[in-house]
Amino acid sequence: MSGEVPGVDPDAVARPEFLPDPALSRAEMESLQRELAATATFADAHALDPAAVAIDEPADLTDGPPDARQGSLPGTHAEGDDTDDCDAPVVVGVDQAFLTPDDGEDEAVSAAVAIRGGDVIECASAVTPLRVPYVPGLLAFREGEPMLAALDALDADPDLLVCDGSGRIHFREAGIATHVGVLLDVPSVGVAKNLLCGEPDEPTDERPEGWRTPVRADGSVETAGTRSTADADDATVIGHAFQSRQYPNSRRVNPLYVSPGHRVSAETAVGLVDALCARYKLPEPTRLADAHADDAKRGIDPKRERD
DNA sequence: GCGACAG
DNA sequence: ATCTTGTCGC
Repeated sequence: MSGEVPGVDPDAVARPEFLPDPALSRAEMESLQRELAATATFADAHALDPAAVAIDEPADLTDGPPDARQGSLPGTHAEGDDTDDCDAPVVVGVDQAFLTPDDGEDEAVSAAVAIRGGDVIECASAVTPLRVPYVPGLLAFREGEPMLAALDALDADPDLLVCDGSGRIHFREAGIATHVGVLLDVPSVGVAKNLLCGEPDEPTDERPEGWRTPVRADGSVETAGTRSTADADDATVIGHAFQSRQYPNSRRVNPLYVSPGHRVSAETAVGLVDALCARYKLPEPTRLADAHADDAKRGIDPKRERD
C-alpha cells in the first residue's frame, strides 16, 4: 500500500503518544503510556545543577506582561547587568490557557517562556484545536500537542522544561511532563498544584516554607522496576510535596507536587523547582508562562475566523 | 460495587 | 482549566 492511509498520519505514527484521536480507546492510550514510561529516565543523567538555574529576583509582571520583551532583545542589555549569562542553562516554562467559544470547539492557547540567568530571553505562544476531552491520567493526550506547538514556536533550545502537571506522579509514571520530556529528549520536571496519586510520607497541612516530603507510589501506581513491598516505607519515591511559599503567621498555602519528567531524579526535580522559585508559590518559569498564556488569550478575537 | 483522580 | 469583585490579612 502506498499514499495516504485514512486516519494515519506519518508524524503521528512517529509519536503515537500524542495522537489526539477520539477513536483511540482508553486502554490503547494507557498502553502507549506504559511504553513511554519504559523509555523515560528518572535519574540524573546529564541533569542540571539547581544552583546553576537559581532565580532570586522575581520578574515584575505589573508593568507589562513578559511578552513586552517578546523575541530576542536586540542589543539591549538590562541596566547594570554585567554578568555574562550567555552560557547559563536555558530553562523553559510551559503553560496553557483555554478558549471555549459558544460552538463548543475548544482551543488551547499555549505559551513557552525561556529564562537564562534569571532573565527572560524569549516568549512564544500557539493556538491549537483540542479534540479530546480532559480525562484524569490522560492529560497529555489533550494538552501535549499544544505544549509542543508552543515549544516549536520557540527559537531557544531548552536545557530544562518546567511543565504544569505531573511527571512521574502518575498512574503509569507517564504524566505530561514525561510525555514532553521523552518526546524531545530534554530534561523535564512536572509541577502540579494538586496530587494525582501516590502518598506523601507526612501530612502536608500547614507546613513552613521550604518544607518537603517524599511522595511514594501507592496501590494506584504501576511502578516499572521495584516490586511493591507490603510495607509502604520502601515504596518507590515518585516525587515530592514541596511548600514553595508560606506566610509567616497564617499558614494555608497548599504545597506543590513536584515530580521527574525525564532525565531528572525526584530529588533533583524538587531541588530545581526550589531554586526556580522566587517570591511566589509557582516557580518563575511557570508563573511567567502562565501570564503569557493569559495574555495571548486576551489578544485573540473571540469571533475571528477559525479552522 | 465504591472510591478517586494533574489541567 | 474556566465563569469572576471585592475583600480579608500580612
